Amino acid sequence: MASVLSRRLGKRSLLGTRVSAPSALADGVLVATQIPGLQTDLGRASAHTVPREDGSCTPSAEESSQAARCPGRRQLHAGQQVLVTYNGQECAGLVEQHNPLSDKVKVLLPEQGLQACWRAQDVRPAALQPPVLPAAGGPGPAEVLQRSVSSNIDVPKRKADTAVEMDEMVAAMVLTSLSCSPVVQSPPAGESASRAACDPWKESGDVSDSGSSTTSGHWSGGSDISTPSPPHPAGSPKYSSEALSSPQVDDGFETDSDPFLLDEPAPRKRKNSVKVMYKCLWPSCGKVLRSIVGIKRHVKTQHLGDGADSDQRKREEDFYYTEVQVKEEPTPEAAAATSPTSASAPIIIQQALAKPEALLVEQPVLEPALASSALSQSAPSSFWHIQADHAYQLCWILHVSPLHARLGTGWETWGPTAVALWASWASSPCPRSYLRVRSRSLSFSEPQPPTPMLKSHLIVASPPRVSIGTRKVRGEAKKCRKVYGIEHRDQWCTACRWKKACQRFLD
DNA sequence: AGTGCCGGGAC
DNA sequence: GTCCCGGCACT
Repeated sequence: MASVLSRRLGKRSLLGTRVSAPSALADGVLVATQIPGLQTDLGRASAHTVPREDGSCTPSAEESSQAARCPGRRQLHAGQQVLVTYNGQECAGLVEQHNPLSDKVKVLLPEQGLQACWRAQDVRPAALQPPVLPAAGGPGPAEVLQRSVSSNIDVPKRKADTAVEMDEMVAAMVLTSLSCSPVVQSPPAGESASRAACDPWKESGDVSDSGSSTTSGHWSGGSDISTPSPPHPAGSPKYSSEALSSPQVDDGFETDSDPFLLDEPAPRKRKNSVKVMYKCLWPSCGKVLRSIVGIKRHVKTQHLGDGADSDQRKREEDFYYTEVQVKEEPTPEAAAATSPTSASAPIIIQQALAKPEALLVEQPVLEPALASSALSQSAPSSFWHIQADHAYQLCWILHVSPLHARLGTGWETWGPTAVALWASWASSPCPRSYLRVRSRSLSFSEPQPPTPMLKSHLIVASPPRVSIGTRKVRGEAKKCRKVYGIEHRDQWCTACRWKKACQRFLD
């Protein structure tokens, strides 16, 4: 009950009033009191408090020094309002009598309902601020009240405010840039404008990077380079999928409402060691640039030919580069992420995009000619994390692989022309249903196994089935079970009875 | 869910 | 060797 009461009192704690505490608890915390009865004077006095760096307030130097310097020189007259320290608290009172000889002041404390004598130096005129500053002299009763509180509650400065604004801005920019993404390209008329709005951000190359560190890149769109894909000690696949499964969840400021998220570890931040670069996918080019504008320009000027401005061109230009995450130092998790068992089937394109692990393709596979690119040479220990950032790119990857498996040829047998052909074929937007179908057929089920190189590099959705080649294809012919039915099981052939391959109705 | 049948165990 | 069945792949 008492606690409730105190809580209520605490809640009611008067803004603008000064509170004080017994010296045992005070710890020098509290100070000047604003007493309702003396509001006029004290209000003025407290208005002179000077805010300090730490948020507290102290009386202005002149007042306190005045009170501290000559406390005993004053002549107090009867009826004067004064402040005294009584029982460790500062109380307002009325001077009843001041004896200059003994330097004693008889003060009436209306609030306490008592009357007592104080030394004149302990009595301060109410109009003046109590001597709160730590006087150089001996310890006085007023020294208990050393630090002051401001007349309003001291709220710690929200540094996050700016962060919030930045996050919102970045989020807005990401959304804007998504709207510029080639997948959802706007008509050419509006495109140039939106492009102009996006590119400066993209140009920096780091903008989406840094901005996503707090938004954790839940944008499932193509241009997202901030998916929490970098190998995470806590198991990145889980994290990324989890992050994707709740795209609306922002681990920023609304997590309070979700108790489940309170137990989440600290916001996942992109590791600094992962760099996002843009790599030209043009056969036997493989130029890597840091900015998206640069890579677009490169593709346009070097491969597609300059001047062309058609919609098709733009789409192609988008197709021929991809974002590449270059990891500076490989971690064991990184290696683990490339193991087939860690990959799960990309059922829909969003999953595939948000789980780039499922589509991990090492550089030489996509373009063998790039194996000798400058970057891969300069960073032998790094791995390329190619993210199919456009639907048709993903489509390209998904489509080429089964075809390749069907042909039973290695990638290395594909000439650049063939690759380019397929690339240009696939540059047309790829329906999701297609992806769905194709992603199922990604496993290499042909009797002639693909080349070891391909097998080892193309990490596809489902782990390769070992027994697939050995199992007999189910025949179309009728079997005993179908012919006779389960009720005439005795008429089945022995094999059928034994759940073996039917020997009566052979294919 | 139904079907075909492989792999393997029990006898 | 015969019989049976769990379990997987496929429809």
